[in-house]
Amino acid sequence: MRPGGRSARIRALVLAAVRADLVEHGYDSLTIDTIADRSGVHRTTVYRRWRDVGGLLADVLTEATADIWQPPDTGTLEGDLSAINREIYTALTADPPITTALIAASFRSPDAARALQAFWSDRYARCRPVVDHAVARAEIPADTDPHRLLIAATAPLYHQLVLLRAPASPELPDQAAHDAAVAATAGAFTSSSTSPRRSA
Amino acid sequence: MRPGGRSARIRALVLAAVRADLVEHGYDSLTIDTIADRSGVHRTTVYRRWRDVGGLLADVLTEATADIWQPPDTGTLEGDLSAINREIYTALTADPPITTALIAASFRSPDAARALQAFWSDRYARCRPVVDHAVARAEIPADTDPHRLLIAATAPLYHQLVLLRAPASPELPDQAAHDAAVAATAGAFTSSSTSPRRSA
DNA sequence: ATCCTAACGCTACAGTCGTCGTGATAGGAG
DNA sequence: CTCCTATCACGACGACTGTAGCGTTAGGAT
Repeated sequence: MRPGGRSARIRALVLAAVRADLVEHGYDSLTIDTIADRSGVHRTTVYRRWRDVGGLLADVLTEATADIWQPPDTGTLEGDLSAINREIYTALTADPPITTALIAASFRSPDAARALQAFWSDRYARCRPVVDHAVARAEIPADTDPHRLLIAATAPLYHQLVLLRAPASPELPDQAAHDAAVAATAGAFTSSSTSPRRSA
Repeated sequence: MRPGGRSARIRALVLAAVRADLVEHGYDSLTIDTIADRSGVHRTTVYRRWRDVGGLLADVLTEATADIWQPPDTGTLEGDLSAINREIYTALTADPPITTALIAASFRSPDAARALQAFWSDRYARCRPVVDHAVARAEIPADTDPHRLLIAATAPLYHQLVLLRAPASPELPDQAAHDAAVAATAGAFTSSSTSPRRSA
């Protein structure tokens, strides 16, 4: 019943319908009813298994996410961060906007929120070697906080494209990567450099 | 009819109902019907004037936003950025979460999206003197891009609290401010320091 | 004081969402 | 091969959305 049986077939049908509808009509028209009609699976079945549109997108993400992903290794911190940011930039400006759709859905669907959280958590963890290599090359201090550096490098991209809805400009990824690399080189993300400060 | 008349009274009634319902039941249960019942204003009237929930939240924001807002002036760049970030942190962790609700709504309502965009655009523009003062004090290079610096300082907050949904930790604002200030001091956000780089 | 018009109230409607109870069926276990 | 159960199909339901038409009213203008 589980692996090769009816359930698996239904799931494949539904997820295929989601992807197909996503490329044709985008995220806004993505409704449970549409997917049910398109896949030939009944409404209530889709509701029972996926709860809402967010659940559907979450399942599409987890299915599409290759967990073989490896961070870049260009030889310099800035190069690595640039490569990461270009990948994010591509995902956020892609068509169909699956990532953006999932982000939008995450505000209404706990399933989508969890899937996104898990995805990002995994990716940031996998990027940690980028920082380690930079430390090994003595580009940045040894006590640099990897997570904080990676957040600083990538956050401007998300902020500009997702929240501020700024027009996509191709130099954005490299700029953010450069700025974060300079900051790290100057010793910004070290635990020692932030706690003693307690200005008014 | 306009300023002190019926329209203004209706608007006050509805917006008060929105705020009240927001503090009691949060964003999820915020529906047009609820607001109509609560305010005593008819459904169709609410739909006509505000279109959807996003329109309501947008109006609440514009009404609540004092356009007398001034950026901090603590005497140092890091101090100013910290003050700004603490304000953002407070807004994003506030209860009721009006800002978060508006961000969520902005993905479904053009009105909410526009209101947010206008709000942020205004705030970032008003923060520009912070960077100018830092330049005047010779803390950072004169060709520092103000917008880029401000984005870098504030983006990690939004990213962590809104998208990554990380647990709120009070040192976040100061950390991000510190890191951005160090980056700016090291000459990160200058136009000259990013264009020549074109590494593999 | 009287008109005039913008704004509101009301009813009705079609569409979507999400859930529930009931019956049918596929496919694994014995 | 037969049973047993998880899963699906079906129909119906209440709630919310968003719109349209039409009557009503408040309040500014002359």
